Amino acid sequence: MPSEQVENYLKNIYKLQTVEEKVTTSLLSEKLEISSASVSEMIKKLAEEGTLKHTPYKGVELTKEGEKLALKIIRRHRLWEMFLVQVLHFQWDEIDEEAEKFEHIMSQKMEDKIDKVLHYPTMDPHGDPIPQRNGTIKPNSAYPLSDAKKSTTVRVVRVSDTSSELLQYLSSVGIVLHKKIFVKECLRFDNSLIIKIHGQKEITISNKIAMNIFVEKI
Amino acid sequence: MPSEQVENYLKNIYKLQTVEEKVTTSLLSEKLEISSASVSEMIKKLAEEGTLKHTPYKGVELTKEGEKLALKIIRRHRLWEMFLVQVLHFQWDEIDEEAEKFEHIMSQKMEDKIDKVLHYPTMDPHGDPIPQRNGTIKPNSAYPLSDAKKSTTVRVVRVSDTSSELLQYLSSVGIVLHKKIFVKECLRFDNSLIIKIHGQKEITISNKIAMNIFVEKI
DNA sequence: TTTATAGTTTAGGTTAACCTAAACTATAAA
DNA sequence: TTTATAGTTTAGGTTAACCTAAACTATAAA
Repeated sequence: MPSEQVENYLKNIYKLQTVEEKVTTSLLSEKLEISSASVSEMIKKLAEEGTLKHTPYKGVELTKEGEKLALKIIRRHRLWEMFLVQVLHFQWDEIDEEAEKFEHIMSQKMEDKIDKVLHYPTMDPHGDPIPQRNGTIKPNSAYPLSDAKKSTTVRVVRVSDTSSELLQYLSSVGIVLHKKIFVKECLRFDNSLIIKIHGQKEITISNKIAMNIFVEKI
Repeated sequence: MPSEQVENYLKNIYKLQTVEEKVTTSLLSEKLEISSASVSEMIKKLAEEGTLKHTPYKGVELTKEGEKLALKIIRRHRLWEMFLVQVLHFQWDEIDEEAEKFEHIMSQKMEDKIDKVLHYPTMDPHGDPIPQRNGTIKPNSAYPLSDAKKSTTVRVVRVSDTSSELLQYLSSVGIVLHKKIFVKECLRFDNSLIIKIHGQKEITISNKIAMNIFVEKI
């Protein structure tokens, strides 16, 4: 049974691997806000335990075993988020922090009960896929709104879940999961987007915000 | 914010105080399964922090502050137990262990949401009173079935929650909360009780089991 | 080919909570 | 009044996860 801290390392390595080509100890250090000396020590320990491989200067890579553990934690995190929203009526910007704690103490029985009560969901409230019990995860084909072409209509399928401020802002302007968005214009100056949200009037959003909204072509 | 371990000390001291006249470091050591040297150290620390007073050889006593913290944990434990049974459909013998973990990481917001979903319950699934948000707790007037007089009828209002084996056994013979029990006979030999459970046939239960079932006169 | 920089590791230290072994001391029973 | 016992504390040690400061080294740009 890995410790809470070990679980956090594995989870973050997994997530970083989907975004960055190299997951170095120093990148991890930055993400986890732990000194690189400490990360280095921990990586050494995890490599000895067989959950990952570290090639210095090339980055770490989870083993089958490590990936399985990481997906377990991510599954618990996302199931719990879904539960917070659907059963306890939390807002979507309040749940990430809560789930950070609960993901580590959920027993298998608990996981199964929640899965059942929610009717075996496949997405969490931000549109992230929930890994299944057998460890499979549906890759998300969505791309950031910032990459959408001018004059196209897209549908919001996922939103970055790490900033509750962002989530609050999106709710306030009416950007929620499954909304249709028409991309009217992209300003050359700073890549701001002028968009029209289905059933509402036009607004302008910054490039940084657009990078955190994931969409699919309709 | 007290650590998980500190919370466990405070909770157990509170519970022991309701049962024993003296809560000594060695009694705590036994309950918590921690060496008395370690308990002694921790008690010293807690006394310095002002959550309890220790008079060597006389036992510890929680301060107002300490009692408040203890009741908070007990409230979270029992609310969570109730939630596990009512919302996630756990059996009453599976919940104590789960709640032991969750009681420490429940935020105020979480506590309030659960309280609301359950419609502000006053009892947990074993019949133990749930402390209210303001820190009041309804004292339980029940007494153990082992003290019930011969030829009286009583009602089960609470059951000791610490052994899941006991709870399973009680379910299997039909002893659940609010059941009426007629005490037919008490065997001199070992204080076994011959009882008739309302709507069922007579059974005999040991004194030890009877001590863990709490009843009220009808 | 050199060298700055990014990435990594080592050395030495801290903290909270635990441990065993041994010494101490108040209380209650003889 | 003595003394066994229950209760307590001290001394010295461990472990996991963290830290800073300093040294080391592969890679990529000059």
